[in-house]
Amino acid sequence: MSHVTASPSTDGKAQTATTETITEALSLAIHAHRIAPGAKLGEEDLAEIYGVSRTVVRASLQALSHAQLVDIRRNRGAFVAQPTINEAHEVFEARELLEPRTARSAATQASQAEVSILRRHIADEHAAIQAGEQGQALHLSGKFHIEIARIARQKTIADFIETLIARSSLIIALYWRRESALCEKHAHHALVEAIEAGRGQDAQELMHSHLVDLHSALDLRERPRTTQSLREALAP
Amino acid sequence: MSHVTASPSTDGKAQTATTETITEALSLAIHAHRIAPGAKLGEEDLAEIYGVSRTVVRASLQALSHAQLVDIRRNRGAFVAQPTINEAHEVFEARELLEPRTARSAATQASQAEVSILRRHIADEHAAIQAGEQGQALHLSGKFHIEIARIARQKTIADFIETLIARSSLIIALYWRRESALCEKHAHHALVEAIEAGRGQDAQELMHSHLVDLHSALDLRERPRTTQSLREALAP
DNA sequence: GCACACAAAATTGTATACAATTTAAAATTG
DNA sequence: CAATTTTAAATTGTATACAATTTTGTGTGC
Repeated sequence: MSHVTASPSTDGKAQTATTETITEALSLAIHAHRIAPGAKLGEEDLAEIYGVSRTVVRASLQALSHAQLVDIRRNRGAFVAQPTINEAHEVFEARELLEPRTARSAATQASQAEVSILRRHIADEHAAIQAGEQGQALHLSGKFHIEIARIARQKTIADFIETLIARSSLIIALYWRRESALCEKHAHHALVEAIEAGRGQDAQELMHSHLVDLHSALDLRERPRTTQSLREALAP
Repeated sequence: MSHVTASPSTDGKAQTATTETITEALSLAIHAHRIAPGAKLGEEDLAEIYGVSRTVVRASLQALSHAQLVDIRRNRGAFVAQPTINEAHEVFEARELLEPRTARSAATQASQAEVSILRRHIADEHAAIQAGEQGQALHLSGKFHIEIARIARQKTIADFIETLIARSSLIIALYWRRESALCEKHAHHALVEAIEAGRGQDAQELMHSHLVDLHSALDLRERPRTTQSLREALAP
């Protein structure tokens, strides 16, 4: 009976909770590693937490399932997804294919206001790290990448990147090795510089090497050191 | 009161209709242009057609909504999506980014059995055209592209391509100009040859020019000559 | 006759009730 | 006491009932 503290009623959202609200709250909680991969998301629990019926909770879980953040097994329930090593490779390969091109496109289109938003993201991320909020920092790091995709004005591809980043969050939760420090600050800073100056080719290459760095900082050899619910860890 | 004849009960599927069944049936019907963009998908109608309650129909519609085949408007209902001209460009730009690379990858990995499957697809598509089944031919053409993505063994990217092709089907329904004949036979044939011979670079270039051909065969200047419900056609 | 206001019907959103299945616990047996 | 079967509890899947909203139809005033 793992109590899921996704977005407790203390947030005051219980009143206006709708499908989108819950989907967003759960997505955030997963992004920030407040809910671990493999954790069970019971419908009744969530319904009570958000003050709605199971009907609306199920809609949220289905949405998250489509984004591959949640794994729904028939008659068994919904669990936070646990990407395999193979899927982890695929996700980062896809990012290496999509994001560099997108960064180049963003460099040629970014307005000054948009560059400011990117800088704000970096500052927030840095502040979160200083405050020791590792999960929040990771979440902000993802939003930085999403913002670049949005600036590129290719909504279709930006949507793809958004789902890839969501899954990356799970992958990092499972496979990140603590040895290698998550020092994205320099990489992100250099990216913003290139984008602001309109140097598309530089932005493309910077993004690519940044992603390769991230990819190689994962430990994709052994099985995930998972925190999954005790029972499930021992059973099969 | 447009009667949606997605997959009438004469198919005998009414008994075992499940969420996935209905999603697949509707997807097929949309792919084959048996349901036009803008058509309303009433929950009660579908529930009766498939012999289930609205609950399961709603799950299907939500799934299709996530795939962007269906547009759900709150308190208004579900409609077959109508991609805008801008979205049409984006979809084909995304395909031009993803599929050539995937075709090259497929060329280096395709087994003989997989090549046979591709040839079968081409034959089926040709037969459908001969029989005058334009919709079915279009559907098979899409499956050809999906099969190549599958052969490349990049499930993540293959999933993206699958949704892009699904949306392409809607785009073609809306923006295809009848003047330009849909003669994909040669392009697909050349692609299979390159893949079978393991000529990755050729496959990549063939796929790219094939997609550029498709893209340029669309009439993306004027508004879609849509069959949408009359009211919606006149209102803003 | 046309526009507007109002009432009725139809449709979607949400909650609840019940059935089917899985999971946990208890009882039985060797 | 361990292993298996049986029974009970909990959880999910589906259908139905009711509330909220939109759409349609009708009537009234000008």
